[in-house]
Amino acid sequence: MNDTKQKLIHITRQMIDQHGIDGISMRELGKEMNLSRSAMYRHFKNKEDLLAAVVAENFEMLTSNIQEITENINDSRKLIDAILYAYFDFGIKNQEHYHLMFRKQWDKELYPNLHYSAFGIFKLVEKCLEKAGNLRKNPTQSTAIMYAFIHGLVDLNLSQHSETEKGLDNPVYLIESFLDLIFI
Amino acid sequence: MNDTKQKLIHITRQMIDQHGIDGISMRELGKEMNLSRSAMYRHFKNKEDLLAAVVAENFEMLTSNIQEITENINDSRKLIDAILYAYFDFGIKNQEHYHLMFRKQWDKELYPNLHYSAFGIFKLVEKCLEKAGNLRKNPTQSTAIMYAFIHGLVDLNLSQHSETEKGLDNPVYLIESFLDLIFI
DNA sequence: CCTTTATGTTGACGATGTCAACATGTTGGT
DNA sequence: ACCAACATGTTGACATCGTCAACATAAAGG
Repeated sequence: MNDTKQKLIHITRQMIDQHGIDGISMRELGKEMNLSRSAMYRHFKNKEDLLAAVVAENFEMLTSNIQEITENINDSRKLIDAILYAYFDFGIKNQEHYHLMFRKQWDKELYPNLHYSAFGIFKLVEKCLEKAGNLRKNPTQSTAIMYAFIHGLVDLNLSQHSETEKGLDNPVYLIESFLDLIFI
Repeated sequence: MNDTKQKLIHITRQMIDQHGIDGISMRELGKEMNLSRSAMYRHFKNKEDLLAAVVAENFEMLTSNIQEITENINDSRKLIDAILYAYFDFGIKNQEHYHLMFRKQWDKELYPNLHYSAFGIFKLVEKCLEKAGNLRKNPTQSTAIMYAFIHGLVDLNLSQHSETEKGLDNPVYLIESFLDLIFI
């Protein structure tokens, strides 16, 4: 029943955390589930399909993280600050999952929901910036720049291209600096 | 002799371009080279080692691209503009290679040269910003923010998380906006 | 009661990275 | 000229992997 499917997703999540994206195999997953080699194919079309389900969950988590912040902070600069940090934090704490979310090129036809989710996050942030009156660029542009910046920051930290000498390893400080540029 | 090694790198580069990172196999490479299954292991310890050699070349290419720009443009804003665009352009035109350069976590012990190269690019840009007197943040911070931004921009475009609605699909325009924020 | 559907298992296939054993050619020293 | 070391290549073999087909069984629903 649907129970196994959910458990399958859950165990996969754990395995990704423990062994990384490249460290998981369908067969190992089977063992972990006390199932045979290929029982999973009753619940998911293939490996990619299973991973997509995990990624979908991740996007939901990230979205609700940000949503929650949105509801609890009023000052627009503080709000954006909190969002950016939450985003960064999510990326660092779920690095393998973050890779899976953004590094794999998810087919838009096959997995439109993943793109909706990503777009939802973007829109959420944009809405926040629309309320802020003290931007140096219009909300859409500001959001786009911010999105590129924060994603880049996370990604460089995850790929260890963020040596101290580059000043990229102190995100709190750097996010602050960045906001100084975005806001008037 | 060293000739084969170089050719090996070259063919690998082509195969990556044509079939993507996940589309290359040592065995296929063997065929393409008119060699046996595992002749490559005389020249490279393993697959990762071979890929690292390709990545090293890529870093050199990117570095010399930027170096060249540095030498030919004086106005600091125009210079940075050109560098950012060249960087973006490189990423888009060599997307599979760009992934390989930044998405794979290259072990610092095993491949220190890759990290030196990446650091070199960073320093190159930082030097340019040091000469510019009209920054809103100090050169190191500006460089760090810029690095995150441009890497994020490239990466989002490559992973197709850059729909028109997000305003991320017009890099020339967005880079311009971004520079408006960086410079006074 | 019979038929569909859901869920599981095992056997099999082809692809892949890699190593060990073996062959051959090249080079440099005596 | 001879031999040893080394460079370079080949084939056989192995474990691992994703996936499918064939088969089993149990539940559900008419």
